[in-house]
Amino acid sequence: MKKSYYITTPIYYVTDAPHIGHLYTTVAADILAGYHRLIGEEVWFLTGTDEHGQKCEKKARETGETPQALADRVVERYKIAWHRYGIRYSDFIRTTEERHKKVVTHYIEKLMKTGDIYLAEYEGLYCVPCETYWTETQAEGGKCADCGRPVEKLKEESYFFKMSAYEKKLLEHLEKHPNFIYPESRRNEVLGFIRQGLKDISISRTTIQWGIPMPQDPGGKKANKEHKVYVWFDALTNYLSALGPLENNPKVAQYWPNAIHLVGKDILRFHAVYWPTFLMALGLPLPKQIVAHGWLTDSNRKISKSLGNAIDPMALAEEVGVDGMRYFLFREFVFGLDGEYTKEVMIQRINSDLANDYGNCISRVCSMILKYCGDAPVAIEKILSEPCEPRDAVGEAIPVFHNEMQSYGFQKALEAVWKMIASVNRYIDSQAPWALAKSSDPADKEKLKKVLFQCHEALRVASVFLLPIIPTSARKALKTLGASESHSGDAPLLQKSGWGQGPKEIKVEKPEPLFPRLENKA
RNA sequence: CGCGGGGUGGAGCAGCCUGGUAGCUCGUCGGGCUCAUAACCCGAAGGUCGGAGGUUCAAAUCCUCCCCCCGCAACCA
Repeated sequence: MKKSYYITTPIYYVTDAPHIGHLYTTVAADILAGYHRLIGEEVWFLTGTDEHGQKCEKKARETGETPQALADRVVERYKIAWHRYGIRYSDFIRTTEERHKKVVTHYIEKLMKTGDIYLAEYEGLYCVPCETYWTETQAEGGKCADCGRPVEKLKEESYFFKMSAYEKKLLEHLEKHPNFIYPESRRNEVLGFIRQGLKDISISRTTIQWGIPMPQDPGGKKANKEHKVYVWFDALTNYLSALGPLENNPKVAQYWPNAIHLVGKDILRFHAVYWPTFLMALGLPLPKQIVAHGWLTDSNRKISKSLGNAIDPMALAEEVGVDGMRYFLFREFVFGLDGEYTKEVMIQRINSDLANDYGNCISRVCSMILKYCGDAPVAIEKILSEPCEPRDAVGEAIPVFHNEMQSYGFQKALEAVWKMIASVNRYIDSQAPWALAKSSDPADKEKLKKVLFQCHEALRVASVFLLPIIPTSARKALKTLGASESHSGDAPLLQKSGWGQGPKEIKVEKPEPLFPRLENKA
């Protein structure tokens, strides 16, 4: 039976258009999904939008629409952006959809019955104009962390989730499954947090209208009808609600035990603490892994809309290209750590690696093949049976690539691919095909052909490996190389990525620049 | 004593767990080649590895103290 792989992104808040941070996570998920498809696994890739909560309500008031209209409008921008970037998600969930709301309500009802959700009073420091509760540390000096106006102590009726009851069980799970949270540094952070002790958390709000109504507590006290489900409970549930009903659902059985949640480090706690305890209370298995990545920073600050330094993915796609962007994000930064984003470095990286090393190499090899060997198909089986430097380079790079791709080492995986490419550029130089072409010795003619197709083969393999990362360009490269069949079928990385596993006969096309060099206008 | 991450040639990073010629990418300088998207290849310069002590035959790497930067500190997608 085929292995199954379920990857999710967080669902994005619809208060604003997508920015580079959303893009980063979503492309990461797409690369992982693509890679796992290429090694022959069955993949389910979920993304979507979080559309409830106070911020949406507030934003809608500002723009003079209903929250639903706001959501409907902004969700389109996400879909357009993901389409532009070639994101191949299997499903896109919106928390305002019936299928989602039904599941949330069902879970809450279940937890009310078991007593994991109970009615009590929430007391906190409240800023009336901002309609927000703050903690003691947040509201320093009794002032609202947002607007600076004084906060007041307020009590509110609220439903609570008995998170404290699951502290021990969660710790046990983390100890039993050391890979549950990746990377390890984040795992330690979470462990530290849990060891401070878990308190029960408030999971309903009466201060908002725009949310899923709390169902009536069957056994407990009669509650205020105005309660809405806390957005985090609502939002986290999407990972399961999107798969459909729990009972007798083959999709749940197949994918849920293999779930991997990709998240930014800022929302790790909700995924690594809240979500697992909700699931435990519901008697459901936990996801397989929570993977937290770092932030892109601008002068060491998080890039985000609220800081006013957001970068529009659509503009970037125009400027440096979709694949340029996809490549840059995962070659330049260590996944899991913060990375400083600058335009100069981005352009440098794309020009140097994609245009100069990779694109140009395809160009020079295909040009020479056409120029020196003509445009008739060439049988290459025998040529590829011989040892040569590019072949060695490919042999070394393949296991490294797989290893790194399976442990979120995108940067190192790409480095491995570029070692193949570098070996080709070096080999061309050392073998000087142009000199062989001038020779009248028939042995040199044979050698010329051999050298060129050895280079060709290394580039074919490199391109197959690049399919998950830069799908459009890698496909184009394979077409130019006359090996487009290498990317068809279910699992090219297993069946066609080895030396000599491509077509037996090659007819290259006239190369067009794959990645035009970018102007560095500062 | 709240918790965590970080301080390595001009820039960005790896190496630290499992001590032993300080590595990579870009940039700079010099050379080579001409097939290619003025791309490619070779070579060179450039570092007291935040500071001070300690362990050791030997420390960027282990220990102690200190300085600086950045997050988090529960209801913030």
